[in-house]
Amino acid sequence: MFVSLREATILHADLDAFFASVEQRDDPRLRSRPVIVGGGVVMAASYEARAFGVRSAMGGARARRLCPQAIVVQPRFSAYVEASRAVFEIFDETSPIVERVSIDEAFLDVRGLRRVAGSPVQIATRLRRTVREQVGLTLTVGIATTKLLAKVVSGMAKPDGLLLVPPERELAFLHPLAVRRLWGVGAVTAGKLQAQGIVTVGDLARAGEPALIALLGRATGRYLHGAAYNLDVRPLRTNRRRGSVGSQRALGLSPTTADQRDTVLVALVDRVTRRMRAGGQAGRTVVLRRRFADFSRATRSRTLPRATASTARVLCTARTLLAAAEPSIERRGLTLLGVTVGGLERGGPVQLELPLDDPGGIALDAALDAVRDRFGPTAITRAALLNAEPALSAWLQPGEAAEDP
DNA sequence: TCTGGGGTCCTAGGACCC
DNA sequence: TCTGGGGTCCTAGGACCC
Repeated sequence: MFVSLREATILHADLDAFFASVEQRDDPRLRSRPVIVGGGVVMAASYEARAFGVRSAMGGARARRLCPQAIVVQPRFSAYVEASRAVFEIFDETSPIVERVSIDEAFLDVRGLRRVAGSPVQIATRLRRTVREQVGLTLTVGIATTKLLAKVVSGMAKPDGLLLVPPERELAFLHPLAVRRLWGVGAVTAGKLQAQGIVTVGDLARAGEPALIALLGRATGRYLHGAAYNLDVRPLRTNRRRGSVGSQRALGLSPTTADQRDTVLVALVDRVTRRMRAGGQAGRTVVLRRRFADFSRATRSRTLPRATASTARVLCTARTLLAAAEPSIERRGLTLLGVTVGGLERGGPVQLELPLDDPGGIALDAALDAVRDRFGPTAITRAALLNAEPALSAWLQPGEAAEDP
């Protein structure tokens, strides 16, 4: 008897039309009607609206032309975050191996759970039912041997579907599909491939790796060649942490004054550094994003000598970058401003090294400044530090010693 | 068709060090 | 005095995802 070593145990779980579904769940008047979330740009469209050709990321004006009877609602992010949290709780109860992909989708590996929880299809069936009953949302699940294929499969099974592709039928399933179905193939890559006569995944498989590398670059070429044969050995990444925190704001087409731009910049930096401090994170690279009237984009960045979450320090850097960008703003017209802080570090324990001989406590004050930079102005006081460890170095937990400001 | 806001990863050149 | 290779970090841009 032949036993396949490969077993389809990777689930890709994806909430259907997530933002729009939450709106329909919370407002009975929206049910079974075309719903568009977001006015300027479609952030999500219910399946009733999609039937008219409305898609996410589409301009609002075009969407309303396609579907004039659609109900347009403003996004309620706190409701989406709450719904997402509830669904991920169910994911975590379903399998110990969960990779969060975004607010509304995740991979679950159910390998080894057969005896306690049943087959992958049984597990997925239960998962879909639990999410529907407890959170009131429909979930689509694709099951395959790899993340890559599970994601493609869930895309084919939407909405409210469940589909498993067994190992022996993978390539038969994959090869007739359009390359655009593969995760990582966008409009640009699809265009380059089509120019070479590569339209389906099967075409991709026949093209050969060297040709794909020459066309698309080393990483994408290798990845797509492997993808065409469902060679995807990437394990699920649990406990992913963010590498950057950013905020941006569209300014509209009318020109802005330097004062107005500075006001926006202050608000952006404040939001970003607040979120960093709330997450106990500090970052080193400050990125200023701009978008211009012709929709082109540019970034300017500066890497600091050490990580910070200080509003004042990030703002100072951001202002320097913005000042340097003034000529391009004059020339091209600014329509969006953004600030991102990257190079994020965990806000774990901080080691302070202090010299034994520190007249006037100069080195000590510098060390305290560094801690406040990372964790906020109330993270530590001089008295608390000296109480904790009067010797050469001290280990400090952020927020632990924040009694007196 | 005239485009929001949040991210990730890859590429490529230059500076700098050994 | 001229020459080499390898590695890391920084910056800017681009493609892609939801």
